[in-house]
Formats: sequence, C-alpha cells, structure tokens
Amino acid sequence: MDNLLKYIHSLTVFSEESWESLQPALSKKQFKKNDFLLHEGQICNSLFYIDSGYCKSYYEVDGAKKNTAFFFENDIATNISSFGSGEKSEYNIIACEPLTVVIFDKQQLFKAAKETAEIEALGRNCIRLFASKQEEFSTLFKLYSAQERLKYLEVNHPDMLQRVSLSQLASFLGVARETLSRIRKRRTLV
Amino acid sequence: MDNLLKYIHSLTVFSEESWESLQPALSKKQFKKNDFLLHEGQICNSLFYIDSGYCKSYYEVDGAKKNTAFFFENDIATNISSFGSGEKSEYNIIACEPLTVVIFDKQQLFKAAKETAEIEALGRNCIRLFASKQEEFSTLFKLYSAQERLKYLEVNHPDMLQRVSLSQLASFLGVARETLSRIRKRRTLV
DNA sequence: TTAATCCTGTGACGATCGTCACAAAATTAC
DNA sequence: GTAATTTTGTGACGATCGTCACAGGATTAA
Repeated sequence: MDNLLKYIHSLTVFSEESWESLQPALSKKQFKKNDFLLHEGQICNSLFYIDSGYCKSYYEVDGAKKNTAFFFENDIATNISSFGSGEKSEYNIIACEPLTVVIFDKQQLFKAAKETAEIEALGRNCIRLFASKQEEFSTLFKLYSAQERLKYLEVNHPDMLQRVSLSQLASFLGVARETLSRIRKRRTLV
Repeated sequence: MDNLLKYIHSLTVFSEESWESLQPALSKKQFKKNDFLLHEGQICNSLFYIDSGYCKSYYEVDGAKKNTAFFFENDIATNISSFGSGEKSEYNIIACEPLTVVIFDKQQLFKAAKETAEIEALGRNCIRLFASKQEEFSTLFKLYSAQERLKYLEVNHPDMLQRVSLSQLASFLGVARETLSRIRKRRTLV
C-alpha cells in the first residue's frame, strides 16, 4: 500500500486518521494477464489503483476489439460513467500483464467519504485527474493527424510506446495496424 | 437561478442550507456572442453553468481554430485541467450565442465545500459528469469513422446538429468542412 | 435596400488510409 | 529446442480525406 499512500499524498492533504478510515474500502488484488477487471455488461463498483503492471479498456465492435485507454502504475482505472450512474458498462477492462491493483469499493468509499471530508476530497481529485486524462486524449484526435498523434505519444508518453505493442497501439490511435507500421517507417526515414 | 437549482437536485441530495452556503460562490453573468469565457493563457478559476445559449472550447493551432467541445443548457463548461492544477489554459472558451451563465468561483466553492459536505459532493458529481462526457466523445474517434461519428450525433445529440453550423461541427468531428458536406450528401442519397 | 461578409456546395487532384494477402520475425507453449 | 502462435512488415488497390479554387446562397451591417 506504500505506493498508494504516496499517490494520495501527491493529490491532497490526507491525515493518518483519514488513511485509517479509508482502509475498509481498500483491498489488494492480483490479476493474471488477460484477466478481466471489468466485463461488458457488468456494473462498475470499483476504482482500480494500478500498483504494478498495466491494463487497458476496449470495446468489442462487430467482433473487433478497439482499445480506448491504457492504465499504468499510479493511474486510476475505472468506467467513470458506470461507476457514477450505476448503469452497465459498455466496455471491458483487462490486464495486459500480471497486474497488482488496490481496489476502492464504491459502497465503502462513499460511506467513508460521508464521514471524512478528506476522503470526499480525495475522491473528487481522483475523478478530476481521470477527467483531465480523458480530455487530453480526446483532444488528440481533434487537433492532430495519425502521424502527429504518434509523435505526441513519443514526446509525452514515451513509456506507453515502450510497453504497448504496435497492434494494440494502432487500435488506440484509431488507425489500422498496417497504417501505423507505415507511419513509423516514414518517420524513421526522415 | 431556478434552472441551476433543478440541475443540482438532479445530481445529488442538496438541502436548503447547502443552497444558502453555496450562494457566496455563485454569480450570474451575461456574455455577448464571441465574448471569451476563458482565454488561452489564463488560469481557469471557474465552473460555468450554462443557463441559456451555448459556447464552445477551441484550440488555435497554426492559425486554425479547432473545436474540441460544445456546451449547452444544463452543461458545466470549464477547463478541468487548468481548474484542477492551477496551470494556464491551452485553449479558449467562447460564447457562440448570447449566453447566460452562473459562475462557480473556485476559491469560494472550495471554502464552502470544506464546510458543507453536500457541496463537496456536488463538486464531485459535476466533475464526474464532465468526465463522462469527455469519455463519450473521446471514444467516438476510436470506434467510428467520420460518417459513423456524424450518425452518432444525429441519434444521440440531435440538438447539437440543429444549433451548430456545418463548419463548426466539422472541426469538432475532426474532418474538413468539405468532407462533412460530402458525407452529409452521401447519407441523404442512401 | 445594398454591400459586405460568412457559410455551404462542388469539382479536381494528390495524399493518406483501410483492406486483403502473404511472408518474415518474434514470442510463447510444450 | 522445436513447433505453434502471435506480431509485424510490405505490396497492391480501391475508398476516403485534405486542400485549393470558385460559385451560389444566406446572413449581417449600414
């Protein structure tokens, strides 16, 4: 839980007592590669703090898997719509490597947040960060071409390129795998 | 303020006292068409509740304006990254029509939230909705072609098509104005 | 009402992308 | 270590898209 505590302190003021009050909402869990953290049709009742490894969210459209996000160490993974509204998830979250997470249980978290203002503030900050990240990647598509989007990742998220395979990345960037391969070739020649 | 109060009640439990405590954070403001709610380089210290009219966010890239979001009645407009982190905004928010908003002042809001748990919860819910919306439109680009994105808006946000001009919409959908014009033509013929 | 400005449609053409097909390379399983 | 599987590279080709150019229609300002 060390990483999580550091993460929390980087976000907000958090006392020893708040940390104690938060404990009932927390549980550590391991996932093997290709295990589901969240399955399409399920209701998302958790925030997943990524301790080690990484996972991704993807839609299944006409049999094809389309990646919509990757979550690495110190990220929070969740379906924010389903978590907030209680409706069924339209997509999956799956481990891409052996994965260790700390699960925030929604019901317990809300209970703790009601009693402890710092926990409520923590929840708000987690969601805010999540929203910022969504906004960042949403903007990518409106501002840049496929080639420019790749460059953006190289500059701003080089870790992602290191760990995610070309095929998986292509899906995330919204282009065919062959196209990404050719973009990469074009770029290295220039 | 009637619309705002209804909006708040649709999001969360909110007592008469909480509403009173919130007042110091609120102020009503009118914008003319093409007035800036937020200018690139400014720090965003407000949440803008849209009471009537609509506005948009856009980046200025190489002299070209690229729309990234539209905000209509009962939406919250803000730069969530700048609002959260205190860093300068990289984009603009501008009124597309005569606009009436209720401004949530950040400092006053945080002060009120510290003292009133329901206000803290309201803030969290506003941000959550904002995140859900970002996620929705972010996903659009990863799952669908330009033509399918247009269809999605027709089905899920017909109001947007009614009020936003073709040129403005094209920028939001990430295609050239001419392309959107041709997509529309293709579709009406089939 | 008239002029100026903005918005939309359309043709031409080159650039980019998606799809299919198959081979090579890398990874995984046994 | 070998076989099976997955991932990546590449050619061909048709579809879509961006850009430039210009004309007509709609809207706005005086």
